[in-house]
Formats: sequence, structure tokens, C-alpha cells
Amino acid sequence: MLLQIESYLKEQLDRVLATLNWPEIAYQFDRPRVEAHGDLSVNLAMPLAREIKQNPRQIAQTIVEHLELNPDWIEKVEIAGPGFINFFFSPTVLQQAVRDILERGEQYGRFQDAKGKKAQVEFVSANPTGPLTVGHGRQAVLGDTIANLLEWMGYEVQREYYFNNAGRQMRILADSVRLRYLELLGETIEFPQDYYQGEYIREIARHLYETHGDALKDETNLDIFKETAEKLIFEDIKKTLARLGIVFDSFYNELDLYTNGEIDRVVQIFKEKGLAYEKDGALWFKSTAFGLEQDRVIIKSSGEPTYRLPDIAYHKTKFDRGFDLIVDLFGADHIATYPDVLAGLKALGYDTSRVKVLIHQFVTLFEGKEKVKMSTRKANFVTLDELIDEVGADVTRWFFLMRSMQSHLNFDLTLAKTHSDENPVYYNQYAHARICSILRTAEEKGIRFEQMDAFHRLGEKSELDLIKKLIEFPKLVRNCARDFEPHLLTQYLSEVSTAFHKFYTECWVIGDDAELTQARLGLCLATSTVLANGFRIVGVSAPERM
RNA sequence: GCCCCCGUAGCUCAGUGGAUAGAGCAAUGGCCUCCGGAGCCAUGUGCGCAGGUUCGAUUCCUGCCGGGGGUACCA
Repeated sequence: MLLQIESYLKEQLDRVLATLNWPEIAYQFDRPRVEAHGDLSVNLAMPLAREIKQNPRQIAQTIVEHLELNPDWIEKVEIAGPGFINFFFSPTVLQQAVRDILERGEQYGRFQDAKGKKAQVEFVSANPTGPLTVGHGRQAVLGDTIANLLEWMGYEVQREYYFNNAGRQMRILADSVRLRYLELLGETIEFPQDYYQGEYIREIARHLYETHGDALKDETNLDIFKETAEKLIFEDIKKTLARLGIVFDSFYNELDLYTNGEIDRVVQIFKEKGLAYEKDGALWFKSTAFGLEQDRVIIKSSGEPTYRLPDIAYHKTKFDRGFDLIVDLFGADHIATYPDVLAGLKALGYDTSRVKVLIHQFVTLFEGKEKVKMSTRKANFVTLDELIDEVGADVTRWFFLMRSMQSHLNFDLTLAKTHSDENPVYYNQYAHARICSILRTAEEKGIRFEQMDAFHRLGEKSELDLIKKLIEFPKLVRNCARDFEPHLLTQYLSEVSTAFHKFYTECWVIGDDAELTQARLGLCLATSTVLANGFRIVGVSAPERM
């Protein structure tokens, strides 16, 4: 309803501008910070003042005089400050909005804008060398929520996990397992410091011992160790992700890019276009032709490709698979790689504006004041599983979404554990549970919401304030999706909960006045609709009881 | 050296080219005859520093300081 009001006002304002023969100009609607400044404010007069060289307040005055607004929608218009035009919503339009929310129900906040379009979100993409860490958790939750947001915009979304099981890391992993296996057989081994130290390596070795006995004692080929490790670790990773409600549609193995010829094809095209040359025994990509500072090696003198080549080939497949929007989510440590990939894609002739690269900053873990260094190799990481064990999936998801992704995140484990009961997610879920409880109570008294025409009875300040919050939801979803900023959603939901709790404190829902009871029950339902829809995007549960 | 991100309340973090910069946690004091007190109400301190653009900058630009991450024929 807020979006409808905005477009209605924009229509009216544009009409006035045309009538007055004033230039068309970009202006914005904003929700004023201060209540006295109304429900919606437009800055139109200020930029216009520069154009037509008149006093902005005078301009605002003239505009307002020419406006003919429907009093059922806009109750009052004021000019304030340097020239803001402030609009005050009428109760009527707010009362209508409650009905609108109830009629749309689970669809409220969904858009059709991207209907028929395909989007892919690539995230996590951790190689199967160990359990997911808290750091991966941030990316997992961000990626999944962004995918949810895109679905709410109408996209058909594919969640993809890209991994490499062929590199040096995997060889070390396999050999780490082999040594632990030999250790189980009673052999004295020397375990190198730069091998994977984690307990999970021993578990994989134990699994091999249970299934193969000592038959692998003299096995020098690492394949069986590698394959077993990869299989078990991936099972583990998927299980962890599933606990957070995250399910990938597709796992893409870097190795396939070699076997299906994509790597060769990219090299071929680069050579044909004169964008690759040999120097010092290596093959270089002429990335300077695409605005980069230096050319990059894509095939080492050893004959092995650098990471750039498969990355470029991989992204080529994303285009070839027909996605309209390609979202890559990386940690800040990969920030240097994407310009090369984008340059490579341009070189191949693709429209890189379809690629959206999102970089999130790291999570720094603290135990109290003590910083916890994280390294999978050294096994002094805190796993995502452990975090979920401690605080639960809902808190984990909510916590990672509370902050903007470009902000460094200091995560105090001690605090997260001791104060988990006071986490804002409970505040929000409590609002939902409370509404369910009211509805149950009403039901016990034989009262059920059914009167869609009772909303004219809603006029208390806390009622109208709550409705004003609720009507922001669709705009917020759209903006979060447009800007890839899921954290604004958690913030908004908390505001809805606050407005509800205030309404609950000030207004008695189930009373003697049957019509008023109907109106308030409907408002409760509308609130739970918005909360539940928001929770669905964020990926937390909407409990009926707590 | 160069590049990217960050610097806002005691702590963790939101936010905006504009009109009085917010939340949670922590602290103190209030609020239940009755729909869930995991709630509501009240009380305090702050935009790292210095310039610039602008009618107006915490927001944009430049420099500096501090923290994080990059800068490979590692990923």
C-alpha cells in the first residue's frame, strides 16, 4: 500500500510540475525520522530551486496549492524546514491496508518483476578439506537469504556450490588421512606440522580401518584416502548446511571444466582473439587490454593452469547456462580474483553487467577478549556446527544477517552463549508467538476473525503506527533485493515487533465490543503475516509457542 | 609501496546529501484484578583527525591516523 501511495503522489506531483511548466526533475520520497514531519516526505522543492532559481519554500507552497489529493488517502500536507513537503496518511487508507495485507497473505511482499528470469547465486564454495567454520557460516546465511530475496522478486533461483577436489590441498588432506590410518594400525608415524591436524581426520581414518581393515597398509595411491575423505567431509558439510535450512541445487566440480573441454575452449578463444601470449614458458592473458594493471599468467610454465583459468571457464558456463543474473558471494580474501575473472569474461564477449560480485568481510571470533585465530589446517577453528549447537539455527542465521556484509564482524562466543536468551531473534519470534496465543484465546471463546469491514474501528495511535510499519514491508523487500542488503530486513522486523508489542500493551484485543475485537484480531493477523513472511526470507522459524 | 573494506553510545552494530543521528547488550527506576512480563515505559555519553565540494556533509572528494584483507607462474 505504501508503494501505491507513493506512485499516486508521484503522479499528482508530476501533473503539477507539468501544469506549472516546470522541468522534470529527480526527487525522492522518504520516511521522515521525526513523527511531526508526517508519514512521507518529498524533497522535490530543493533540487527544483536550483533549476528555476526560486526560493524552495515558495516552490513548495506553489506545488501544494496546485495539489488535489484524495482525502481518503492523504489527510494533511505541510511544508517544513528548507522546503520539504510532508504528507500525512489518512486513517482510511491505513485501514484499507490491513485488508490488503490479509487478502495477499503469504504473497504479501512478493513481486512479479523478475518473473520468467533465471538467477544463480554461488556461495560457500569451500573445498572439502574440513568442516565448515563460523566464517563460512556468515557466507552461507548471506547467500541463502539473498537467494530467498531474489525468489521474492520473482526470479527462478539456483543455489550453486563450486568446489575443487583436485588441488594440492586435497593431496595433503589425503595423505593426512593415510598417516592417521597407519597410526591406527600401530605404526609410528611422523605427522608433518603443515598437515591437517583436526580430529575429523582421525575419524575418517577410523572409518577406513573399519571398512578395509589393514588392507590399505601398503597403499601408495592416495585415491582411496582422498575419495573417502571428500565423501565424508561433504556429507558433513551438507548436514551442517541443512541444519540452517540451506540446500544447494547444484554442486559444480572444477574438475569437470577439464574433462568437458571448457578450459581448452577458453584458451583457444583467447589465442584466436590474440589475447594470450607465451612468455618465460608460461601462457599469459592480456588483461591489460581490459583495464587491468598487469597481464596475468593463466598457464604456468609447469603446464598447470593458475586458478584464474578455471575460474574464467567456470563463469563462462554460468553464462552458457542462461542465467539472467549471476551472483557471486566471496570473502574479502578473494577480492583480488574477481577483476581477472570479469576481464576474462569480457574477453570472451560476455555482458558482465549481469554478474554481481558481493564481497563480505570476515568474522573475527572472540572468546571474551581473546581473539580466536581460525585455520582449518591447524584445526583451531570453531566449527559452524559447534556454533549451532550452542545457540541454535535461528540465532545463528539472525546474527549473521544483523550486520551489513561489508562490515567486519566481531563475534564474541562467550557473549553469544551467555546471552543467547536475549538475542533479538527471540524478541521477534515472541511477537509472533504472542499473536498466535491471542488467536488461540479468541478461538477458545468461540471468536474467529471474519469481518473484513471492521477496520474503520482502528484509530488508536498504536494501531495506526503498527499499520504504518506493516505497509513498508513490500518496499523493504524490494530494496533489500535490489541492493543485496539482507541485513535491513532483520532491522525492519524488529521495528514491526516493537510496534506490535506497544499496540498489545496499549490495546485490549478480545473485549466486549464485537466489532472492535474483529478489527483488532484482523490487525493481529496482518502483523503475523508480515512477521511470518519476513521470517521466511530470513530463514528463521515462526513459532506458535515458545 | 599500491589496492579494497571498516572507524558512530561503555560493548556489538544500524542509518541518512538535508529538518532533533538510532537499536540491542550492559546500568538504574517504574508497570501485571484481566488476551503470554521472552513484554512495555523512563533516565546517559557518540559520527577517528584535518581540509575541500554544497544553500546544507556524519554521509561525497582529498590527505592523515588506527584496525582488517589483498597485492604470486597459491586459491
